[in-house]
Amino acid sequence: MSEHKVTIQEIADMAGVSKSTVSRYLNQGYISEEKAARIREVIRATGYKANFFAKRLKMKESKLVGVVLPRMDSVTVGKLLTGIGRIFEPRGYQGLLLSSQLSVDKELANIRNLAQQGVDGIIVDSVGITERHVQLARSLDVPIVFTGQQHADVHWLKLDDYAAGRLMGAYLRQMGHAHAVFLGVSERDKAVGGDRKRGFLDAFQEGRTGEALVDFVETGFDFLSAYGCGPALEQHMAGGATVVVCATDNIALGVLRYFHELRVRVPEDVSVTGFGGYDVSAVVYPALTTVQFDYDLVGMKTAQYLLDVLSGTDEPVGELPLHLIERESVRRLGSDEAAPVESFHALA
Amino acid sequence: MSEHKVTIQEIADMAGVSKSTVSRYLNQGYISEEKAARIREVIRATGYKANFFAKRLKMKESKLVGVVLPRMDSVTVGKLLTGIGRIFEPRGYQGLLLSSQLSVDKELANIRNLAQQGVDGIIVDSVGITERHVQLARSLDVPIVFTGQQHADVHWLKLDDYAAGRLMGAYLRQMGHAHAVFLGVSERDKAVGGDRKRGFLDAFQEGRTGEALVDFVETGFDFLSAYGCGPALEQHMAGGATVVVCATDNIALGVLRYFHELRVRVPEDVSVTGFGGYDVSAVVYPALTTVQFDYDLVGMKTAQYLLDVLSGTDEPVGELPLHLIERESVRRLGSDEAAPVESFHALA
DNA sequence: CTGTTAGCGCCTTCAA
DNA sequence: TTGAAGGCGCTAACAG
Repeated sequence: MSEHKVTIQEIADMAGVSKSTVSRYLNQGYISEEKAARIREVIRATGYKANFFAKRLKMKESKLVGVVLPRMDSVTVGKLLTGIGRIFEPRGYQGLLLSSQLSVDKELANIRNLAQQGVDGIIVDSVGITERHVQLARSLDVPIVFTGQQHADVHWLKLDDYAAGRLMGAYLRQMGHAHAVFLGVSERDKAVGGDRKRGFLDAFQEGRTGEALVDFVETGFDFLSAYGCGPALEQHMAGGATVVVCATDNIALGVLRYFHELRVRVPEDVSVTGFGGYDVSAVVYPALTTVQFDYDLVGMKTAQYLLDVLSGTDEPVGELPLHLIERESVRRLGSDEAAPVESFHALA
Repeated sequence: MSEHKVTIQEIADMAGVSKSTVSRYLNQGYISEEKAARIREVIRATGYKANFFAKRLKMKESKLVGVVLPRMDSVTVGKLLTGIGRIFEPRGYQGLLLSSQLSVDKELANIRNLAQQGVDGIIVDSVGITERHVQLARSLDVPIVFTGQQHADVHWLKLDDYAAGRLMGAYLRQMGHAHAVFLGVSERDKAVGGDRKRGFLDAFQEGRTGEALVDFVETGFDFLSAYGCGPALEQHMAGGATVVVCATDNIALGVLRYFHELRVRVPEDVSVTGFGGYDVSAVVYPALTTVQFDYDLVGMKTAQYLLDVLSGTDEPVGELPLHLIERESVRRLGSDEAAPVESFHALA
């Protein structure tokens, strides 16, 4: 059971060489084929593995990267992690994961914690980058790449929420909608609450002869919260709104449920859209028209970015693609044969 | 930027004491308040943090636990992780996560890898515990706790899939159903494909005067695969099946979509059930009747179990609760006033 | 209570 | 090519 942890000294003795020779065998080279063979054999027999901590104490790099997440149980986080792993795993990096539970303080503490552990770099899927983040990043000597949110004074990489909003705004305008209600989240979430909404607003209003109306309703990220906004939504529909633009697919799902219970038909009576492109959004009915985010790719790009700053090649990364997925939840308005929908599959 | 990594020796010098004194200050105690104050001040000023690797090299425990997951992007895995973190975090443990991508070989490699990193223990959410797992666990000196699957020769802790199946079987029997089609997954997944089905079968057949029929259809775990089974399902419905018992909520969602497209009404024309109790299952329509699993709790219990074997108090853990959640997707059959549904909220 | 002395297991000059 | 020696930063006896 408790196999004595074999050390480099022991295998050196067994092979009749010095530990430096074994070390050389393990790392660079520079040894005779004869001794190499002996060492190889002993190592195989004993199942020797270099002590991780001793090694890291000597070497500068730990091959450990920290990943701090806003929460663990979210579809987007899962995809992000998959992408990150896809890059790190083949390069021998291991991930130390910490959850911030949606708390800025915890996020900061986690970063500090990770830095102390001696990780080579940190990826932070942030809930919001504050001045304290900037300070901390500056004071730490371990490189940090942020995603989810952005800030001029740190390394960051995220998909363009403003562009996503624009994509949806332009699409709905072309579908003949002129009065929308935007069911969004708090502006404190700069990316989802701010950029996404603003992008929608700008593109939805853009280039109209008449004026467009956009009402706002604020909700949380969960189904229940969105569902609870139902009555407010009805008010705005009575006021003439023809589409509910939800800040996330999850929010849209809550809205869909509310409408279903009230026998409000989607998209016949009102259109509904989301953002995110979760798998489940394609299987509900009506299937959700949404802007799809490739979180897997975001994870890969972010991880690659961190690797780049680690190796000094700190060059800007490319854009992240955004796709509008037309499904069943939006109705085309207006009797005239509206112009064909332009290609929304290009980046806005 | 590159703040020179300050060592314990340096702060010892600055405080005018020996490094052992500083070490003592950091760990046990045994120092005068005077020196303690001086050290405290120096540490605060320098922002000194003990080198993680040097410390771990000396100490026997690494305060690192490995977690190997079948995949990253799954709701259940997310919840499990949340639960695991809830136990480990307050105790100062950090989690090293690795994904097996549904591969047994990768799972084995990950365990080996983690053991080599010097983690104190490993949690494996397994895709299937083979003899090779048992061998490996035996040969490694780091304790391993498995979940998701079970095996007599290793530490394991999982929810009772057989009992969950029974819960559903008994419920549907009481609801007057006598002919079901079980839409399950491969038997190679002992827990979901085997136990869950067998439990259902046993309880569904149990204590009947007449005979019950259960047809089988095999699918994958994803929406699309389940959706693709639609035609087969129709066959069995034509043959008299009144309920489709899906092995997971996700599978049920795919089925619901299929039926919706074909204008088959649920539960009027056919009942549908799931297993899992995912959040989204409550918001779709009809809301899914399902057996709810508390993966968060599973994570907590598993983590606690690992901690227990780590500290030698290797005692058996309690049962994990299972709840049947009655929602909208099952119709009561039979004209007679069936006996009231017994309490399914107790453990089967 | 405190400083001195040994290593933990590994890598890396430095001579040989 | 190889071995000896030194040290990474820290903790844990051991004497004072």
